[in-house]
Amino acid sequence: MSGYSRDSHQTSHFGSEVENKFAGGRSMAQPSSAGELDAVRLETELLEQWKSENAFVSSIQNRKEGAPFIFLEGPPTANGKPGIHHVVARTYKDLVCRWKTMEGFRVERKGGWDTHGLPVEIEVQKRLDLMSNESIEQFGMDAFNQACRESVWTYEAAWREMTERMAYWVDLDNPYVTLDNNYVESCWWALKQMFDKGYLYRGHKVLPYCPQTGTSYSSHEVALGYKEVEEPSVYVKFKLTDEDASILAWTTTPWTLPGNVGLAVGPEVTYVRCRVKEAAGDSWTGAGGADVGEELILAKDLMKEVLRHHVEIIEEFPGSSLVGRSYEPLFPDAVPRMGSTTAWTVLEADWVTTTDGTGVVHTAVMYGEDDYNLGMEAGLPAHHTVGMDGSFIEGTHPELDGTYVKDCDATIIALLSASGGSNGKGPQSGLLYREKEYAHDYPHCWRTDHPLLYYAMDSWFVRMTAVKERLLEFNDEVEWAPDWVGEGRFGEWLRNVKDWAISRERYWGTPLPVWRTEDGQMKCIGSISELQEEVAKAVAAGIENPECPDDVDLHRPIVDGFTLLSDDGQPMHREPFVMDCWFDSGCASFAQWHHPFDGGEQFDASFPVDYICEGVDQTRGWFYTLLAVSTTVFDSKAYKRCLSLGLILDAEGKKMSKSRGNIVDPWDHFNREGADATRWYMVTAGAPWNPLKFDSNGVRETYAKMFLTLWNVYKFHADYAALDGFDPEASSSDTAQRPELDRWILSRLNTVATGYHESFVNWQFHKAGRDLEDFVVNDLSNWYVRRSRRRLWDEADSGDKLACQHTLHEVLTTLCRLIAPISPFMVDTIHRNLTGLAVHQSDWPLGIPGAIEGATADEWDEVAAKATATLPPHDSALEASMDLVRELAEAGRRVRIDNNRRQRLPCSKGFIVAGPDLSAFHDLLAEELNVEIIQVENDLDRFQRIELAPNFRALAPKARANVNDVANAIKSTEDPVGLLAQIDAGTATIMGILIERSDIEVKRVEREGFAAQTVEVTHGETTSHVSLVLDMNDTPELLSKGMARDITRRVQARRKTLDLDIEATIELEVWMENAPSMMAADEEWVATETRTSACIFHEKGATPPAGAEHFEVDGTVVHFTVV
RNA sequence: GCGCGGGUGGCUUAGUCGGUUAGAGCACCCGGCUGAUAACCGGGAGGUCGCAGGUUCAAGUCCUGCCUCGCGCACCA
Repeated sequence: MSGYSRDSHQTSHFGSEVENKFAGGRSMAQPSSAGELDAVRLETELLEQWKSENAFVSSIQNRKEGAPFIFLEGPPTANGKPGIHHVVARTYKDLVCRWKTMEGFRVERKGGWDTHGLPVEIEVQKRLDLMSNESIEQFGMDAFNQACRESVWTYEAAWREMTERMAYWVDLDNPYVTLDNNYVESCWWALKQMFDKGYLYRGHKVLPYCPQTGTSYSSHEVALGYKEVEEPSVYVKFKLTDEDASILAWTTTPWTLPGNVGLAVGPEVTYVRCRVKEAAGDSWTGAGGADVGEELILAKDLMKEVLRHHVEIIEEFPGSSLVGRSYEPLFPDAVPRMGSTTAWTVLEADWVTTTDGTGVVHTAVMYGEDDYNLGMEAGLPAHHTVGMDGSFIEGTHPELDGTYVKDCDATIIALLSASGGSNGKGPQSGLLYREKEYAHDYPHCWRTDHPLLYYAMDSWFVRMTAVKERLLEFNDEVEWAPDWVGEGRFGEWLRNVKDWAISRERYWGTPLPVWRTEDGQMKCIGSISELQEEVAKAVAAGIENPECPDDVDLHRPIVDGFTLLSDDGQPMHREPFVMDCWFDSGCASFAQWHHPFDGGEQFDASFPVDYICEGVDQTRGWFYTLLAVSTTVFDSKAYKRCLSLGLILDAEGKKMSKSRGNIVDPWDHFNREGADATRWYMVTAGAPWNPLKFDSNGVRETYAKMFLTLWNVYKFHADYAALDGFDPEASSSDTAQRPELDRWILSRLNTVATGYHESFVNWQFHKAGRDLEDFVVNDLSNWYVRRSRRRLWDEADSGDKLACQHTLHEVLTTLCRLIAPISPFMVDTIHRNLTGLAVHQSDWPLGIPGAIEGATADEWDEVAAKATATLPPHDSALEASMDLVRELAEAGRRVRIDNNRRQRLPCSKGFIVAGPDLSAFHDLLAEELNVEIIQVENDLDRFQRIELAPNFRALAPKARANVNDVANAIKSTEDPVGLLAQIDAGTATIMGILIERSDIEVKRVEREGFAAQTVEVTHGETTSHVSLVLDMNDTPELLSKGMARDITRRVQARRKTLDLDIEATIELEVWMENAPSMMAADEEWVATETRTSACIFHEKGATPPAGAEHFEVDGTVVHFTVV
């Protein structure tokens, strides 16, 4: 075993390897040795190299003839720090793009930034302390928007660093930016398309409104902010004008009561009029009440819920008979009658139910959607009691005017409770019947956390309801991963689609390009040149306007300054809104190319896009707005495939959020285990769409298992390859002629690669990664390399060594290519050193369909792809045999443990009983099992007996309810051999049922009394049973050999603790008591294995020196010294 | 309230058409192996597969109800 000396060159670091890589006239493909792994350094140095090589760009150029695969980046906002959850999304984006590139596709990846909208404004408002619209306007819209423009880039550097460090390959030097004039112009164009098609309209609608941000929200934004809150709800008496009775109504928003102008009842609902019989009991809490004799009207079904008094029912009647009754306004001056005849009367509405409240719905026209619609229908006065700032308007009530509505609950309750009530016309007990804390989910502002007010306001809408069917059709065409997000969640959203409220009364955003005359004529501008024309027209008609150059800034306040001219000569002013920022990103598929003004070819070739990938929280966000815009503008879907990622949770399963402070900093892992391990962990931890509990230990584990193992396999190969001057191109080794072990690992590689690819196609990246990791750790490292070590120790060039080197070369390079999309660093280093070629320039081992003439990304032509695949031959029989061999090796260890025989003590014989021919592996097995010789035993019954087991699947239909009894009879038969004979003869009957061979399984197990283990082998449909029997008898030769191995092992350990160089020689002396006598050959063997120059085995009885090492084995004490 | 997806040893998870012994990894314990790595091998302990019913000869798997977690929708009076 002279191999050790060949291990001498272990200290070279990969760093030096990179430097001298192309020096020295070595073949490009001839590997140099690897060093110890420093993953972080490897990655950062590689980043430098990629940068200097322009690796990303050249990976695309390399595929310039390939079919396009179009990826669209969902633009992040760069005004917040990136967290680990961003790394997850970017990993999935990147891996698909890298994979497709390797498959021969041309995958352009334009970066993008979302730069408009509320998040930016809020950030700036906080920083500049401009928390109201007035203060912004005082500060100056111009300066404010300038601040927004700058603020957008606050964390751009952090994003860029993260993106580069994790190796997300995307073009950040030439991104689309939503604030760019070109981008805005494309958005304008899109809006004009909608306007021309009649989809864009101006409406007056009750919308959730945030007084702090001064803006209303679309439904997808509202959905972001639901929160459970407990608030006072009130039951209020509405005193009839012509009778001494009050109608009870309930509201959870007392601030809407001054705006009350009607009461709605269900025409079919049964109401009662009842009289209070006695005073309330002590259990009454809170404000409100009623005196004995007061009469109240409410839905009969809700009396128990609502009333706290004993009452007598005076009358029952349907809601319809209440309709038209009038009542006293609660706050007489708050709302002017404005000529309405129906104000403060009872109205009917079929949506009134008796599930909550009193069956009577308080109606404040301006503060509820149903209220508003009913008010418009019934002719109620539409008058605001609340201003845009969220406080009561002057003239509502002296105690309320100017106060923020949410702060008025107590005042309103007090006013109502006063004797006679807030209007002085109520009963002595006041107009409040009862108050009750009420817990419900209420929408809050997704940026400021303030409760939203439902508020009637002017707004612009896109008529999504008009294209609902098209949305659903297009959605059906999208390949969703997972499919239930598309069918379920997204489909449900689309089926309930509402018109999209796209205008915002804000400052920083894409301005709404609609100009309007006072009498309502409108013009929508779709481009800068159109704006210039219109401005020119207006100027020609004598309307003063600022300059409108080609590069006019399309933001506020510049565009507000233009006054246009209507067809009939009236001045038109711009509607003072900006767009919902989700509209901007929804335009990305075309606005990124400045379509239709520029980039026509790029757009035509890239719409709809092939692939998008974002978190599932984008279902109502970007996934929706992309489709909404493409449907209304192009009557098309926007994307063909959408991967919807699960939420990222912390290790405890809590959502990662800024407010919780549980965001994991990706750099913690980039700087410890590296980006490879971080990415691999994220992908293999679970299905992409499942919530991912991000566990730091998991990253560590991935590093230790997957990457360290891979590196060591590589190092093992590279070190010997360098030493031997192995050049895969200069030599060859016929695969078919290689030893079984080589053909086995190559076949396994084929199997694993094929499965890996299939998993990729099915979006099962996690399964792909897990299986591959298992291959690397178990098959490659723990079996192939372990079994092959000695093959490379041989200094002489041999066919066997060459076979091993070629095999390792093939396995490693293929592995690198498979791993590269998920974790691109280490494999690039390995691939470069083994082949001279960067891995991201190389081909996907399972074929390059994108390079096939006339290919498109739509047709996953697996047949054509396979024709371009480069995988080693598959041999399932060989894989099965090796499986068995490995199981037998493990069985051997079990046998030894069961029979108390140490592993190093050889056995003379091992018998293999039954099973397929394994003669090709006998040498290997003998070594693994530490037996002198393997023998095949053909007389099965010598070591095995049979057991019968029922086959339920076959037996159940015949035996029905008796199947268990029949099964037990088969299992517990005293004479399985006899029973089997009967079955084969067709005469076996149990409980009247004829038992056939197919009803049972015959198991062979080892006989008691032998040192044996039986393993079950399944090959296709058939299972067989193979036993391993070890001969436990000792001979002096065996004992000597075993002792030699034990001594060697101890000496080697000693060498290691002495930190001796691997090729250093030692002097060894050994003293043994009660020992078997050592054979000379074994003493010789010890000396060679331990590189001993002078080896002395002392006579029995000699006394070892005091400082000698000693150990005990099977009752023998051995002393030794190493010098 | 409605919809979607989960709930399997301490943790992370696999589990095909329902088939009788629920499989791995981490951590733990014992043993082995090792000039082979942060590794590896054998064994052990640890599971009423969320709960309760039902269908069935047979249920982690199918059905019903419930509990629970996450997400989404609707929450309006």
